[in-house]
Amino acid sequence: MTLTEEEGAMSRPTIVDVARAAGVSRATAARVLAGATNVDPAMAAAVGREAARLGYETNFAARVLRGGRAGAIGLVIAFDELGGLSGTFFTAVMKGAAKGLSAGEVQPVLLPADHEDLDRIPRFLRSGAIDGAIVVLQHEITHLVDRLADSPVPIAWVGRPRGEIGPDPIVIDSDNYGGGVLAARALVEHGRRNIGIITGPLDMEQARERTRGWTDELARHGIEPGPIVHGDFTLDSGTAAMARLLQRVPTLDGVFACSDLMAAGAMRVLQAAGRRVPTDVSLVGFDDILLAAANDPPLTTVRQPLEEMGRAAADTLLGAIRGDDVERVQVLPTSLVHRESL
Amino acid sequence: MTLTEEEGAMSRPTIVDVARAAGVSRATAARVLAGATNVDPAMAAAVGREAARLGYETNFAARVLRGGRAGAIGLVIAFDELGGLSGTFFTAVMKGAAKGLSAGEVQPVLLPADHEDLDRIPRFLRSGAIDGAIVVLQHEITHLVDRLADSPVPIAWVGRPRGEIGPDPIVIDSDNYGGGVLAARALVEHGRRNIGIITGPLDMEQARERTRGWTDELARHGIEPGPIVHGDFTLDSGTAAMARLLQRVPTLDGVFACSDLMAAGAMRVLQAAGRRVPTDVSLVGFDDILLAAANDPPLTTVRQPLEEMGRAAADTLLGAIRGDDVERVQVLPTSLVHRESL
DNA sequence: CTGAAAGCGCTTACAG
DNA sequence: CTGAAAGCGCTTACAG
Repeated sequence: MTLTEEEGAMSRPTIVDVARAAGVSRATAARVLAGATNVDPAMAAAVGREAARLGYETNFAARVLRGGRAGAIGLVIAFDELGGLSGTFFTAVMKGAAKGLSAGEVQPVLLPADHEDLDRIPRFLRSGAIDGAIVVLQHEITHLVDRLADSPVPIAWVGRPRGEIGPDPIVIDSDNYGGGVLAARALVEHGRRNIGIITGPLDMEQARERTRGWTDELARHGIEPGPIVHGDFTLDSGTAAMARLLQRVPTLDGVFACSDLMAAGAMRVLQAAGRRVPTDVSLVGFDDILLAAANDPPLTTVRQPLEEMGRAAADTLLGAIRGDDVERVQVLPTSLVHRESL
Repeated sequence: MTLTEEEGAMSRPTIVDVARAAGVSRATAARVLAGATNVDPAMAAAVGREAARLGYETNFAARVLRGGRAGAIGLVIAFDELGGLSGTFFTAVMKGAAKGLSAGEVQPVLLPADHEDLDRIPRFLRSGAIDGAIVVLQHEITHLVDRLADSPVPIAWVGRPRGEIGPDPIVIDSDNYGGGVLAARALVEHGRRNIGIITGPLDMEQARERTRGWTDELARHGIEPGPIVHGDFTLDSGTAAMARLLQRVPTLDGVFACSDLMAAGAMRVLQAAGRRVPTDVSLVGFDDILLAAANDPPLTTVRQPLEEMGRAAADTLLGAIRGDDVERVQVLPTSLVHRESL
């Protein structure tokens, strides 16, 4: 037996089948199914009964074609994110977003963005299969930003993209500048003076803002900012960056790593070099992903409310689609989580 | 400006717009766009040019309603999987599947399965938004299996589900029995005699098969199987299970944990109890996820070819949808990866 | 080789 | 309150 035959055998009932079984017109059946109240109760009951009996389910394509909602929202995710241990930043955001969408009776649909076919995601957004999308800015995905600028479907950005993203975008961000300030202040108040920073790629607004907050706060304390090295937020890049930092400033006594993954990588290098954390060198991370608490020693870090950010992105996007008057730009607060690396 | 107005302004061109611009009929435009060759070259060129100029994209809903393919395949994933560090088993399968789907010009669409709304996924499969689904069996998802049995859309299972899943299902599995044999043999040949097993939940075929292979192989060597304790494949459950095992058999010198995560949890308990791995106790895991190599000491483990399994699921599903004659049940080999925990 | 027409399943404006 | 009808955008069997 081929699959095609199987599918044919299971062909789905339409609203016409329901209407016929209930002895009413197609229009009446549609009204009942749409929840209209101005329908004869007996008819309504019959329609409800027959729909349940037949296992009727509204045809997705027909509803969308008619001009309705697809009832699905895309969540764009870097394909590479799928392969490694580093999925935790994205997954926290994802979790919040999925909760918000589920609460709104909307199916969350994750869309892995492929390096090799940059046009697949924009094409999918144009196809009408989803009502909108949430894009979590990650380094691997920056090249997608421009291509999504003229999306026919509304997009909620988590993190503030650089460059053109159309008029009046929905942006959910955290206070990166304030986070940089918190990290610098914590290190300074701990008596650290030879402080370096491992920041992210220059083409990401998050990295620039964190660095700016850190530099400004150091200046306020009359401290010369130490060397700045760059990673790409991954653990391996933190390892490499820490090695460079140590080479340039052997007397280093404090490091601000702009992601927990980079902080974890940095810590390995410090330990391998015989520096004790936090006795010899204090280390502050950023994000507060699960790894931060699981690390040994547990990481002091600047917390971004990732799950809340995902939730806010979902709620704001759904509101905008409904036509509600929503707060299109939201900056959620960051905070310092004290653990043992400082 | 409200969002609705924005959307209206960007309304998409239809095939009628393309046909009119190219000065041909709708039918001819459709033929060109579908890649038909028996069309006047001048007309074909005009259609191609105008479609590109207008940024035409086939309307998803209309194509599906007409009876065509949605061009998307769902990948069902346990919602909880999104939150933690344990995403690696699923993500490896996912990665392979996404590659296979992309190669087949199909959009992979991840569907998080929610505990609280068990009907959302089946409903989505019934809606016609996707052409098929890949379901990776995980403990948190077992309750979904029955509800997906009468899916109108073909499903490829990764892992063999227990219970009813319709006639002639597509099942991509690994040789769990053989993997259990490999683990037992490795421990025995290393001179271990007081061997315990931390297996998975009894309602999962994988756990039963691994245990069966392990028991049979021990019997072949004339060794009485040690105590069997159960976890649910997570790290925390491995911790708890190891504590119980140690309590029951203080002289334990070997452990087979049926997932790398449980092995990692078990190792922590062993080390906390002052047992050195592998000097005092040998430990063999299962899966060969990234964590296995990253663990300290690196984990000797039974490898499942997770990415290949995902790829096979995608290729087989797409073949079945196309109507090809495919190998509907595939069991991929497991192998022992020697590292340092044995 | 090309075009006019039917129909996929749904919802809603319109007529009664 | 209810039903007949139009139309969303597409593809393909049919007629020329």
